Amino acid sequence: MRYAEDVAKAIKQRLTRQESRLETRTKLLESAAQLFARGGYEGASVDLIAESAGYSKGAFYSNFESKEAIFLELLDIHKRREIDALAALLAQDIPASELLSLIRSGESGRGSDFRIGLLSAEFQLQACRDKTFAKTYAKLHRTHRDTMAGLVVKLFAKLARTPPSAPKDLADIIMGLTTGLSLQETSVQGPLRKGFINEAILLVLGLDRVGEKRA
Amino acid sequence: MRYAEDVAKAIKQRLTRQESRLETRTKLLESAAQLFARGGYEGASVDLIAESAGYSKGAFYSNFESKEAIFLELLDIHKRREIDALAALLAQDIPASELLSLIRSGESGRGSDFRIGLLSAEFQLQACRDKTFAKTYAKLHRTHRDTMAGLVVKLFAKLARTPPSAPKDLADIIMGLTTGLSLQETSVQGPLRKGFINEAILLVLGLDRVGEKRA
Amino acid sequence: MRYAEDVAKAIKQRLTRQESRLETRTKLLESAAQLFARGGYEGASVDLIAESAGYSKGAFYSNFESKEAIFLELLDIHKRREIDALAALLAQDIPASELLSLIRSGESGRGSDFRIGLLSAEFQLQACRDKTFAKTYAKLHRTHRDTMAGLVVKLFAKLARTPPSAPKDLADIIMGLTTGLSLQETSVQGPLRKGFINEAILLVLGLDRVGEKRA
Amino acid sequence: MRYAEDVAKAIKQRLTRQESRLETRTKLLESAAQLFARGGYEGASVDLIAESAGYSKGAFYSNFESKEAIFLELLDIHKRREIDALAALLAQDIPASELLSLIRSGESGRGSDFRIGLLSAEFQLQACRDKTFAKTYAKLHRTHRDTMAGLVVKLFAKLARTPPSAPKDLADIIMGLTTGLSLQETSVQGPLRKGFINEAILLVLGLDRVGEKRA
DNA sequence: TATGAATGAGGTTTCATTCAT
DNA sequence: TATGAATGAAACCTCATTCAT
Repeated sequence: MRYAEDVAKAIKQRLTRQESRLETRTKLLESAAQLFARGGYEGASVDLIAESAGYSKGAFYSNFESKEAIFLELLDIHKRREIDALAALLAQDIPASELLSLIRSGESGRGSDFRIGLLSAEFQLQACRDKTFAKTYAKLHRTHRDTMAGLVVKLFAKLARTPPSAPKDLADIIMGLTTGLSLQETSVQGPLRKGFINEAILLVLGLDRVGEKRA
Repeated sequence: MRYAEDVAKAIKQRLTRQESRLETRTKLLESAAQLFARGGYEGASVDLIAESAGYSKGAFYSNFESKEAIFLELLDIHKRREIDALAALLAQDIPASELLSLIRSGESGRGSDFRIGLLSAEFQLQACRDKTFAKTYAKLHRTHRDTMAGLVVKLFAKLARTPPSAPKDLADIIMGLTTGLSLQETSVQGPLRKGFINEAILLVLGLDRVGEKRA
Repeated sequence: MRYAEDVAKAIKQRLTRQESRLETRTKLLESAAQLFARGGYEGASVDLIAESAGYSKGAFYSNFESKEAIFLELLDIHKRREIDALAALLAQDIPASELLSLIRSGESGRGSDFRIGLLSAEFQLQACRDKTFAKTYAKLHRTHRDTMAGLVVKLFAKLARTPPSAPKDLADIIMGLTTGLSLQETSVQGPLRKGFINEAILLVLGLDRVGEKRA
Repeated sequence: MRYAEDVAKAIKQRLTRQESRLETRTKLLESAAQLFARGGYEGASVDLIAESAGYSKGAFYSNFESKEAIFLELLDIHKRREIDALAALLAQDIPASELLSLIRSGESGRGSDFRIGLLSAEFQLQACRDKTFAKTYAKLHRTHRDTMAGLVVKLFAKLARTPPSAPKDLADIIMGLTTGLSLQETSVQGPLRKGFINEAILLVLGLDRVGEKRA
């Protein structure tokens, strides 16, 4: 019994520790995402990240090896999140019309409280400058692009149409468009309407009139 | 005679000075453009800009008020340059087919020895962060967008076709696409073919098959 | 019975605890000695010491009050060890010739797996800087020096010779020479032969030719 | 005349600049020497060095590439100074007796307002840990040692005596002794008399009684 | 106008130490 | 007793900017 108690306590303790550490990590990651998106890689200091997460600089370095590390981890998390969302969409058996409206109203690069489009641009900008970065980014980008291409193929199959260009190219274009327009959205801050990016994507795919015809 | 000589000399000197000042400014701007494109706003130090232009820090501050100032001036120059090019295109009476091939082979954001796409992204990223910046940028962007929209209208008129969306939106999309794909091109460094950006633009406009049909 | 058992268990446990504590202390001290010798006082972090001993930082602070404390304790241990060795030599009734050869082949500051010479220099350097340190060090040094002086007297008595200088001075010189040459040995890493330090000591004592004459 | 004036002014200006820069460098070097000697390599912060020289951190980095750089430069300067002093001694044609008294009263590692012995120990300690350091140090040490060995040879030739060991070994011993005893002198702070180090050197060389006999 | 020495705020990172578990 | 997450001071270094020359 005593032993059992000890074990239970130990497990509980370890869990609490793990949990608390995880919470710290999560908070730091969230702060970092926001600050990177707002001020860029150079614009967000470790000090600021830690402070805005409610911790000290030391806590940051106890959880991440370096500023670059948290940036890279953020990249990983957000790209993975996008990929997963797309994969989930692919996995379901959704009718074409619903797919279209999902896209039209979708979260393509917006929706979180920080602008993922900005982060993406920031990532790519860093990748232009840092070899390590570029490698990681390129790999992730390719995975993402391929998943996206798969979705494009599936979408056109359901619509019984032919894609206007190679699916991989279309995927690249969609991603570039998303980044580029997100950048515009935040910097020009004005005429860009909600849903504009999604409409632009449908335009590229030549699907901008598809929903309307039936309506 | 002496007086006349002195005056002549003074004038000459002043001209020479002005010229030399202009040369210094030009060289500094060029260096700055290259370095900002390569390393981002934070990546290019005033020292480096000055040195790589063949001057000292002092020369830099004799010609520009601050680092931000040269960045803003660069923004102005490059956006103006693009606008002028488009305006020139609009002014001429070019037949539709030629316009298309001009676009297809055009300089849309590439061709200079520094990547203007990167600079553009950098500009927009800064604009997200700095109010002064954002204002200047937004104004310039709007002018640029309108000129571009005019070109789109003219193009479709010549082709006797209807634009697939509002010309201003199309202009925004073209610009966003250019920035986004430029970013991809340099960071993913791989499958992006030369001319890909231009093809993407034609795709958005629904003009990707126009040239082919006749060929 | 139960009570007796419990007491026995408690005692055993206490012993075990004491033993385990001692083991922890010992391991930490050993790690610290190695790391201080390798990287200096500043070069060895508490984290590293603990980790390389197979414990955590917490264990370190459970056993030592501070980093300075373990350094001081190390100083104490090593100086005491040397002194004990010398005292043992003095206590025995060793013939002169044997004493000489013992010195010639001896462990004067080398032989342990970490360089005690380096540690010694490190100790003295710290002593120059820290008053607490300096006091402890000076006291220990004096004890050591006196013991060494005693050995010198005994040695010369056995050899029926007169020391070339005051025994305490000779002791100081021997100790300084040991430290200085150890430092050279590790930093210049070259021509310094094994046994060189011991030969140098005999040279100072004017005993360098003593063994040879008889051979 | 005008031209000549300008040139004169330019030269004067340049000299003033150079002079002022040199003065800064010198002051920084002096501060660094003192602080390194007092607190060791790690004990002297760049901030402290700069401040105690009356400058800002920035001034330090405008004059030295890094903390390591100034340390290495200090090493170079002081070793060179010692070597030069010895070389000067060698160059002159000084009678043996005078040489001896020069050594006895000499500046062997002391005399400057900072303890060169401590600096030397600090250098060697760093050299044990840093490869770059070790290389530079080893080279300098060898030069120094050889010069010292030359002096030893010359000295014994003048005295018509035979060195008690290989001159290079004697040189190593002299240098080690100097470092080791300097360390003792400052850390034990007490019984070490002025001139003790020099006497010890003469003892090693077997010349401790040479002056006395004649007296 | 141009130089470059100097400033000083601020950046990333390390680490001795504390303390809840 | 031992753990290790967190602290926060302090280190090295960078860089936009100023100013005497």
